[in-house]
Amino acid sequence: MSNEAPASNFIRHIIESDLASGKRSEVVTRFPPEPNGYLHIGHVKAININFGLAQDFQGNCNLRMDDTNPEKEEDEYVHAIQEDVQWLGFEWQGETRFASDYFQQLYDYAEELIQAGKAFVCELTPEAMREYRGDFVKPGKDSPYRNRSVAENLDLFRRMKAGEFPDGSRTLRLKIDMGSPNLNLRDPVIYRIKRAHHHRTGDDWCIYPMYDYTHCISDALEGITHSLCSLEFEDHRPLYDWVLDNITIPAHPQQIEFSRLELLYTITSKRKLMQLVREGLVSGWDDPRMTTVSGMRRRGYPPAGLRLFANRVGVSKSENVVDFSVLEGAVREALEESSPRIMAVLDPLKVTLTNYEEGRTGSRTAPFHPHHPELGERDVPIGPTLWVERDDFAEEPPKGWQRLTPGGEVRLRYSYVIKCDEVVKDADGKVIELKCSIDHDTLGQNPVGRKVKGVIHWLSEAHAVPAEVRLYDRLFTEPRPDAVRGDDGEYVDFKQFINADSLKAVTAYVERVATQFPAEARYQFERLGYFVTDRRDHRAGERLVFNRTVTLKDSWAKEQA
RNA sequence: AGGGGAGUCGCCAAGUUGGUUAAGGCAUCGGAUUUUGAUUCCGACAUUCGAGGGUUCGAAUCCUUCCUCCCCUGCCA
Repeated sequence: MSNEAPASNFIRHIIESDLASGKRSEVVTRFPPEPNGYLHIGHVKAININFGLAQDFQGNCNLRMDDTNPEKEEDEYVHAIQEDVQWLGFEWQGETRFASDYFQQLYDYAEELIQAGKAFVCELTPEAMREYRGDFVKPGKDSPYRNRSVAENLDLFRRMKAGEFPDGSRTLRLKIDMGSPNLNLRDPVIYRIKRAHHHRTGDDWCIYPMYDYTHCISDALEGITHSLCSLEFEDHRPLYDWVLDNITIPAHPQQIEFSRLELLYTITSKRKLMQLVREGLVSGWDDPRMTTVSGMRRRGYPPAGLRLFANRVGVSKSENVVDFSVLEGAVREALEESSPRIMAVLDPLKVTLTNYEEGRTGSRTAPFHPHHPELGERDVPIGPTLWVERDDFAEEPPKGWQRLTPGGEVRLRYSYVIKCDEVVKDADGKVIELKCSIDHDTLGQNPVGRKVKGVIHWLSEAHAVPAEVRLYDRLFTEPRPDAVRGDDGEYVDFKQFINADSLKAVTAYVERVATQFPAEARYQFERLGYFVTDRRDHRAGERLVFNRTVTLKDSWAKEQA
């Protein structure tokens, strides 16, 4: 499973042929997030591609913070990103890199471009620059500052760096082609003046390089061979190549673009995730309903499940629209193998065993995993009073019902077959108790002469312990919450589609062993789903808090719907 | 003067130098096993590759016309 052969994809083909032809002798990739927010499921795909490819070709992958915009970047995000990547199971080569580590080199290359007459200091205002840029059908016009002398440009650029000019008053631009049909090539800005405190370089600089200029040079300085990014940078590739072709830098990584992941019923936009956090619509970046890495972690998604998912969605250049259930399926698959099981009752209904006999009625031990005896066993004690799931009883069962019903029999998982003899109701007609009798010949063996198909989970009232269980569901009710248009044709605010039932906390009963679980322990509650002890709120021996990661597949529920 | 991409089963995705029956995964539908209606196991699942024309003994793969969708006019990344 974990060693299934990597699927063929176009990037792998390029790498293989580069290696075969001798164009490259090794593979070095990088994952280059901007530390301006938390990583989400979309990044998981990119991480898996970059680190996965490096791994498969015995190469290396760097982790580089693309921190060239001090107004948005913070250390908090740097740390969160590092933690997330590690948690996902990947190891980057050497120390974490920062684009800001290259500020001096970037600056020196800029002077080199000026010396070569390939860059100039422009004094157009942002509005004027937009004007001069032209648009899709109209070519741009040369800036009036385009033909300054090398000496003047150099002097001006140095004075920009020295802080002699106000923010936004000047930029350094490349001299490429204002008539290019590719807007990115119309004399792009590569430096702007911005007096902002940088999370690493502090106030050392008041000019900061732009992405297009920084990224390709950073890649080259790190010896990246294949610079993988998403499709929207396809138009930027000519600029990526232009910069490297026009400075004296020996390396020239190849930029290759793949399509971004679009996951239905969620959002993969840092800006919008940030909005949910800031407006208090979720409890934080790691709210278990968030498809941030930290949110999914807290929800109980295992790293292996996320990696499986990323492998499953593949790599290509076509639109990549994946249903949320694919993520859940991958998570279930990883959990099925690895999670020990216990029983829990989320919505308890009391059962009194009318023929319970001390000394005669006995208990069994039960394995923690049906296919993994090495995970051990624990006692599943019985008593005269039990809790069963309210949903497992039906006074008037639908066709095909296999659970408890008046007069019907059912197997208590790892215990006896019982029969419901009497239904007790309160004044409102609500069922409050079931009186059942045990078939004492059915502990560890099938009843003779009849077949009992149904099996339900249960807990002995005297042995069960209470726990807070948080039942999570998907955060949005719409497949594409950020792509719904109203009558006026405008996009509707995605926050309108938040699922009001995405969190329900209940007090449930669990087996006593659960009191010893550490935080972040993943268990299956038999017949209910996978649950994890909450990273933040669970305290072994004190306070039990479980998050529902995902329910079990339920073909009965599907049939009923 | 517009440019750059993408269209293969419900979803993802191989295939790419034209050559037997168009991989695989997910989902779905049957059936078996099962003290989790879970898992597991078997079986089914594109005469067809966005559409039309053409080249060829032979095309998803070559030519051609057309259609649809996505991205690009930040001193964001």
